[in-house]
Amino acid sequence: MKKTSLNDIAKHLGVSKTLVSFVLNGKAKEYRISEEICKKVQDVAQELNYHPNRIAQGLRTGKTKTIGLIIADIANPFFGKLGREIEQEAARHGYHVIFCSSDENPEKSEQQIAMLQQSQVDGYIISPPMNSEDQIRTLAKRNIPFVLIDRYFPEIECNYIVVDNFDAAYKATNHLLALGRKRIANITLNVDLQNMKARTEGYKQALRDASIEIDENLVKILPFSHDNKDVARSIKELVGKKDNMLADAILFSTSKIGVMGIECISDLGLKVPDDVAIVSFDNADAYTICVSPVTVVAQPLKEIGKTAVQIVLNEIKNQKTLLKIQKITLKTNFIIRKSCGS
Amino acid sequence: MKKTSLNDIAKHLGVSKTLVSFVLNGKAKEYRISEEICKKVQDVAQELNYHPNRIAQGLRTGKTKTIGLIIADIANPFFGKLGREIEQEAARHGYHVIFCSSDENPEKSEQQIAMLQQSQVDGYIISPPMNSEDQIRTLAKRNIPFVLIDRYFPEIECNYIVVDNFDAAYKATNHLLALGRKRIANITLNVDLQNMKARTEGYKQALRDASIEIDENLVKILPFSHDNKDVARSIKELVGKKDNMLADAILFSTSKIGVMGIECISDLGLKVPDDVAIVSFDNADAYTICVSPVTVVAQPLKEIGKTAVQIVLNEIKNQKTLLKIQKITLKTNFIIRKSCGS
DNA sequence: TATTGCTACTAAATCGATTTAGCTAAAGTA
DNA sequence: TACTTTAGCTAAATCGATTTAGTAGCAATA
Repeated sequence: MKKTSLNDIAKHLGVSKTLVSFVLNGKAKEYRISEEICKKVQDVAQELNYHPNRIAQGLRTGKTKTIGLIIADIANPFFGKLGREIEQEAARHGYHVIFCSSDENPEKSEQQIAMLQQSQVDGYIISPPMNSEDQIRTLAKRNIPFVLIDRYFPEIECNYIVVDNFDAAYKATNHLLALGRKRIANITLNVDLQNMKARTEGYKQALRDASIEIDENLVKILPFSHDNKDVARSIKELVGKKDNMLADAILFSTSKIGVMGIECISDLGLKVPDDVAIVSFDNADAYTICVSPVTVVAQPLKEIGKTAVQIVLNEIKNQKTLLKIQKITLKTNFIIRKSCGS
Repeated sequence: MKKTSLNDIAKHLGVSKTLVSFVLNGKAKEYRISEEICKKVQDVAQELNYHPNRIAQGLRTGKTKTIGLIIADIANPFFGKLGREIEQEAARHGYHVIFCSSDENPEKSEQQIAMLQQSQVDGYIISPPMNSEDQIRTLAKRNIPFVLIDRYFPEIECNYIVVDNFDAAYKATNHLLALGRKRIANITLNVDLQNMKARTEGYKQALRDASIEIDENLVKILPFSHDNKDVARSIKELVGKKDNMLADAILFSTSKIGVMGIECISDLGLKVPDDVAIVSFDNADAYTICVSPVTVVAQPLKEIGKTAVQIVLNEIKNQKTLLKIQKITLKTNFIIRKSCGS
């Protein structure tokens, strides 16, 4: 049982496929197709269970109604939730989403972009890894519809939608300061990523504004590998000596290291918030049920995802016209729980 | 700057595009293309940065090198991790994955299958929601390559790859019994899903084998909506009365309800495992850092994802031949932590 | 010399849509 | 009557690949 094509309908009725195409695309009036034939075509289409072949449409029109999504890792709940929003909004507009996890690896993302290009996706939503500036610049130069999410490159003029990481970290750090913490540490990922950098900068600025000297020993920069041992070492260095703890609070720049970190802290037999106060970026599920529910910087994932899709779709629709570049910075939502004491 | 096509290369060299196609598809020898021309074609292809248009290939060959993935919710870390494995294995074979979240809603999954069909995906990996039997049967009848994951329908003959949920729940319940728990509860989702049903069956069988009468008040079946209030009510009913607790242990059938449940338990001021012991399906991140790290039934996600992809790709490659139906049941991995005491 | 066989290629059909240009018959107008 | 207009439809090109069925030219064979 092969699929029904336009031609099948045309033959079935003894009319041209042009006519059938016109009718099924709602252009009957425009092309003065008689009501009678119009009705017949629609009936037969239904009867033969006709559904247009998107691949053929794609070849002819150059639009596949598919967008490519490149994120670090779909298994990471932060990106999972974001991906979900993107998928949902895309579906609302009849678009499909191809998911690619780059593992923060620029070679991978480059290859993924190349593959997606071969698949003729109409546009891209990208959370660009470090050292992928050239890839992004190339997309921009070729006038390919895309939008960056989560991070951006300040030196590249393009659409992006991020959160005010500096502000969020600044406020989070101030929250800790206000509760009397003096030796606040920051555990973060490779700081060459703009969003991570901004978080650490916000943290430092809050300390400066409180006239606290910045101690680089309190800033731990971990590799992307997310190796438990790296986190454990950092935690041990910061709070390992019970009688002489370097830090009395920790700001985690991502929930993935935060979750690992809290596990390490608990392994050391330390209590949150008594021994160490904690604030983390991203509102992970784990944070609501851990020993001391964690105060977090939550991102407006729904809005990020939805807006990202809208920006790309808009770019796709108006690819010829030069649209105004959209640089969107959203505010985060600070959720206070018990991990900082009170 | 338009993309380079086969024709562009052909014109550039004054040869036919047939020849170019042969060369670039490695069929030069087969069709006796001279070494000299062969080299030239390759050079020009490189020079013009040629990449085949997959859409055109797809139209001609009927293969899009894309598979459709339908799961309940990509934002759920269980499916996120599974999706990641699937994406990875698919990419290894040059395939793209379109992600669709069905929200356990059969109308949605039906629509998603329809859309994916229009997009001419080569095959499907599906975690089928309740009441989607007809959709699956239709796929099977039409000889469309697909494999079910996470759940299956016993009455439908088709490929699937699941875990031994009965055995896992049986062992988990036995673990609780062995530690002296008598009144073990089970909180699960709508039991019409085969995997959920098997979990509850395994739980009941373990009780029976221990000569413990099954108390249906200890089995709480929640709707899919995952409303916090439903979980809270169940928890309250089970362990709400401090002096007269119905249950002394809870087996959670999914990590999503488990995480919510633990939060409720902690809100009630109860201690795990002293007041209630806990075992949960699925190894959520949260479980390693919560007050009392949770003993879990972990699923072999890597194997499930990888095998699923291999089965579909195999079906795709041999679509004409009638392959043996693969019904795969994997064993789970029981990870003992602190939530059951000792 | 005619036939066959081989090498090295090409023309054209095809997949399933969209879209431009154009055609025929009837009606309206001068 | 002759010309224009309009309604209602169709042929054919096109997108970019793959693939079948050839063909031209030359050497080898009978």
